[in-house]
Amino acid sequence: MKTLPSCGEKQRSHTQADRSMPRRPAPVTGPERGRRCMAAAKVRWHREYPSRPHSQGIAQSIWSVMISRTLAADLPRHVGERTRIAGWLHRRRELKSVTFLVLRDRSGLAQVVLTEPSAIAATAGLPEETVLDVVGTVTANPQAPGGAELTEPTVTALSDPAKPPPFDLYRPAARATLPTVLDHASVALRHPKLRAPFEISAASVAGFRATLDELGFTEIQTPKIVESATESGANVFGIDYFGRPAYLAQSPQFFKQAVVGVFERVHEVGPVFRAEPHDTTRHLAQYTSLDAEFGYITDHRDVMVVLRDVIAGMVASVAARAAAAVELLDVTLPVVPQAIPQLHFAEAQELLAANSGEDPRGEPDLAPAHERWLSEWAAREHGSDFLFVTGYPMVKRPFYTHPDPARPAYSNSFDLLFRGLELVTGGQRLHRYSDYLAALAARGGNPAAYESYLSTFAHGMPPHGGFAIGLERWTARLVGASNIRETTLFPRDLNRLSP
RNA sequence: GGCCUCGUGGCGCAGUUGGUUAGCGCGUCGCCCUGUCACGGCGAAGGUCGCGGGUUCGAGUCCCGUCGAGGUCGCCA
Repeated sequence: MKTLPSCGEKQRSHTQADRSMPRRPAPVTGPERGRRCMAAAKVRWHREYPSRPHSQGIAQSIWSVMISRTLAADLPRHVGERTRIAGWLHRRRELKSVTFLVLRDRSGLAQVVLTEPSAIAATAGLPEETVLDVVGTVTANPQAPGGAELTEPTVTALSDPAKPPPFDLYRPAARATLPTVLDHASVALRHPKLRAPFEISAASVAGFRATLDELGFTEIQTPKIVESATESGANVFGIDYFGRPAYLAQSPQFFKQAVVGVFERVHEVGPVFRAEPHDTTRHLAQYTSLDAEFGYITDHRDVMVVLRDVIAGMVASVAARAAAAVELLDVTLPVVPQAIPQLHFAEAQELLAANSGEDPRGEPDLAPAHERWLSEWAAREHGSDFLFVTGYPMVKRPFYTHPDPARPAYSNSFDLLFRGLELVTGGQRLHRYSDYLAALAARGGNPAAYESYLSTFAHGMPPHGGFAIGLERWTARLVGASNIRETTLFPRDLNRLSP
């Protein structure tokens, strides 16, 4: 750590007057100079701040002060005003007689101009990523990025001088490999381009919720610690639950079905856990599942209609709420067709056999390469980034899957492919108690193990179905990320448990 | 888990058929530059090449093991 030149002795206590706004441009001398030096050096005045006595009987919480600051993006609307901004020192550019500080806050970047020699000296030692509070005059200037900048500033450090980040955060592109980014996630993700996918992710979730709320769905939260494995049974994380064996939930499937009997229509955004040893660019041990389940459907096609609207709502929300991130990443948002093209599983295999040079007929599932081919086919033939593949063979689907009444070897289920990747699985579920008993018997399952789940159906359930969207996969396909870890803040996978 | 590839200063890379003091860019530090905006210029520090073992007169450079990483396939969201 570096101490600023000429700093040291001139420190003083801080009063409300120091923080009052607006502040007149003040010559940076004497106590003021000392205060800046102190802030830039080892004294952490801000830690005293919450307990500072309020002058004039005005109760001013730290929150009201911090939140009252102007965001970088709003600076052009405050031209001529004395204004406070706060953020990370994104970049410092020192020229002979003028120094530019570029501050980064959650809204964007703002330029601060220092011309006073003493002010320049006072900030000279501030490393990038140091958190600063700047009060200055918003000045319109065509030379300034965004058309406005802060002049005659008073700069105060809110953090200790920051340790240099593992790579340059201010460059247009983040020049770091994925492992480096992941190892230093909390700092690395500050890079605007590394942060942007998560803004898109958040907007997607907002769109998911908004669309389903509009359709009368109730948002639910279900346990992530469960007594028995949900799906295939294997690949679950076992935990010690007060001395009893338990598992991390692989899916909210059983619970969301159960409460269809309560609310008719439910959705949930939550984590799911898969202990599958799949070390790929599209698998995580924990990911976020966007689930929906609802009753009184005719069959899986009703589910597909709702899913189509949900996807469209997510895209619209991204466009509306994450426009800056979309632009920064140069994302091409997909057009969601009113009717997403669909292929039956058997048709898909015929199509592949006839055109792709491979013959997957007879296989119970589609390989990733087949999914990519089919996605390209949908884009080519139908101009769609999306493709429904319906009617997957029952043998490859979980026991609660509803068969196609006309072709019982096939199911009333579907996958939604998005830009070559399996994004959603959904379908109609069994809803009759007797069908569950039969399905379990046919698969050699033990009804006793599913007693509480099955009892729901014994008490009367409507025909129902639902789907689950993999959030990180969705975002990855949207932003063109080649690895799902690029759209996961702190990924958990076969090898990574930290940070 | 199978297969392929990689592991060189904080970051991103180069290191020819194994051979004297391991290079480059960025960053860092110092000096210089009236307005930059991936600013620019000059200089300096910082690595013994993931780890262990082996081959060799000599290994970052070949072999074995090990740990870590990336890709790919199976499978999945």
